[in-house]
Amino acid sequence: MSLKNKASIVSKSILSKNGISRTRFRTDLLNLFYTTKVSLSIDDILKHFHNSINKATVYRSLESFEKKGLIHKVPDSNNLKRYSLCNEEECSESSHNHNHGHFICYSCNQTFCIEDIKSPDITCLKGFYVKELKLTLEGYCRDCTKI
Amino acid sequence: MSLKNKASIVSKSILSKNGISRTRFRTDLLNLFYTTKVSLSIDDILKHFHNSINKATVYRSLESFEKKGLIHKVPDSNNLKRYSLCNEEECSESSHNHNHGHFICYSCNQTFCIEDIKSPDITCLKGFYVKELKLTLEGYCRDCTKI
DNA sequence: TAAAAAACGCAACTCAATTGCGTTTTTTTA
DNA sequence: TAAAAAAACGCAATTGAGTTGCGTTTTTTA
Repeated sequence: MSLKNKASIVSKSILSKNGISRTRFRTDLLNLFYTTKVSLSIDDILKHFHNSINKATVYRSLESFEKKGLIHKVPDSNNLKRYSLCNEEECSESSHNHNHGHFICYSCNQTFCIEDIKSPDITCLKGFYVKELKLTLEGYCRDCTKI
Repeated sequence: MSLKNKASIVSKSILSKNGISRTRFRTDLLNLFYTTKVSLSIDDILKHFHNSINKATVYRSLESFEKKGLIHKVPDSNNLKRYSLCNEEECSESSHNHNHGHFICYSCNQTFCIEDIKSPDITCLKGFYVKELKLTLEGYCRDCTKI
């Protein structure tokens, strides 16, 4: 059995486990996340499927994945939406933990999740109750600084 | 002379100093920033002027203020644009320094600039060249936790 | 104070994202 | 496993923040 088929079976079981209808497209889309391992924009996804899928369908699929804690939104440098796979240990339908940082590369426009970043010192915020922390770094990623 | 008139004269001289046309509206708008001292959304501004000003005019005025280093964009929790006065020591037409954090209150929807926050430890980003750092905290501000 | 430059209002436009609705596919259940 | 119920789909229209073109008005310059 090809690797692609194996990945497809994994995706199917994940969809079933999360109560998401196992349509051809949703299987392929989840598959795409598992195989590319990078964040995807709506355009990335539409292009990958050669514009054979309606964008409303894409948005609705992403929404259902997000609700189940499979993926999460990451920003790009223009504040457009991108999506990344969730860290399985941290996320589920009932609880998301995305207080990690994101690094956006000016050159390749890829968004990287920075998991092991330390929270900044927020002792100056006496009286403020911080519930969420969003950290975005922008610059040039490892690959793009090499060129 | 009333306080309001004094503030208006200050705003006028700031506009002149920065080569921005001293129209009635621009004077009043800069005044609004200096008197309210909080961040303003487009809607806040339109409402304050009872919708007597066209939104294109508002956007263009804000753009000119921003170019001169008088104000800067701050995010709200939905990533819509808000504007805040710049810290005079840090900003001018030639150089902006907005690598400070923002705190957005879920309750009053106000955005606070957090000037004295320490940069997080980004030693884990070996090989990444960080040019900009955006930090946004969300939760409940001092006033809203009291209620 | 006349000419040039900038700002203004209005309406049309852009573009990501969303929604309504009739049709098709998937899931449920009898 | 076939019919009923639920979910997903495609299409087209819509939303809403933000932008742009252009003719008119106001401000600045000389």
